[in-house]
Amino acid sequence: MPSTRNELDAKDLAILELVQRHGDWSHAEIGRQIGLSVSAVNDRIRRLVADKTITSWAATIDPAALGLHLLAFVNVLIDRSEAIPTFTAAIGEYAEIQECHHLAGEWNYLLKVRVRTTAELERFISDELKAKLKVTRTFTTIALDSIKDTHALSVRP
Amino acid sequence: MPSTRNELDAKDLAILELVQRHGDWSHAEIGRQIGLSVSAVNDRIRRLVADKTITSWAATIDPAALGLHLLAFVNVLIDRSEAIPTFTAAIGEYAEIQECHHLAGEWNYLLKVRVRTTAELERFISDELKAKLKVTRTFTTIALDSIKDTHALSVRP
DNA sequence: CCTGAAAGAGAAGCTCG
DNA sequence: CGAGCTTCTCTTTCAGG
Repeated sequence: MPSTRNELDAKDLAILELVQRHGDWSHAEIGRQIGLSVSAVNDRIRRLVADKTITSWAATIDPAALGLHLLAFVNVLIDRSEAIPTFTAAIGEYAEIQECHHLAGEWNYLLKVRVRTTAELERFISDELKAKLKVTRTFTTIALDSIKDTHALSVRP
Repeated sequence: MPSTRNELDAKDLAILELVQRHGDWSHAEIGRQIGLSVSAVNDRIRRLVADKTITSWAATIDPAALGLHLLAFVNVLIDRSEAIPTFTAAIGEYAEIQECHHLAGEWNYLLKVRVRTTAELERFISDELKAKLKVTRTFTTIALDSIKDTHALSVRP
């Protein structure tokens, strides 16, 4: 078995472009758009999933419908290096953390956090990040509005 | 038609929790997990979509499979207010921009950008953001690694 | 990559607890 | 309100060329 991933041809890219925006379209619909038979689309999608080029399928939910009206970006600094493994291991457990990226530069991590209220954000930062996870310092920025918020990637030849 | 959205009960939340992580599961499978019949699941999901509680379905693609090896967060400052409508209108056109949030604080916007190389990032910032979109100043941070990167939301009663 | 047949899932109807 | 059941339709899956 090849450890290198197969190259993606133009039709694979066209499929990826469609499914990342319309994960609910039938293979027939996709095939119609890009000029492929249903089973060809089926074969390709199956290969892309086996490849792990497609890693998952998901429904996108409106945060407001769940009362998650506050979006914040929290920069995190952790001074003591022994606190880092605990921190990275715990991130997955927090449903309010949508993203956690390890950064180059002044701060260690950038968190994208969704909560209901500022009180909840305050509690999350104080009790969870600082108290439990031994975060040294944080710098938080509130998002007023999201112009764009997708996971769709740039699909180009 | 009611403009107010219906309240979500515990089973709606359970469905949302499942479909935001497993958008490809059949209604039968979902029903099995939460103790509902296929048609009950069917009805509820349909209502959640009509509601716009579920806004879309999507396949998640591994950025590395598309050669998008560089993730950067670009803080944007726009001094001249007349440049803002052009900026916000153009954001949607750029496939390399995954997210654009309007911020409270020192910077106007935070962009989450995925490109192939640092050269591409440089070109994007200089030619697109600064030259075309009249961005005054930028501050860019590179992500070394993503501990977590999901759109799944905190689903709680 | 296609055709063609079989299995499976979703949608809509209904009746019954 | 949801379960259960039937029927129809569309989709997915799997031969085999």
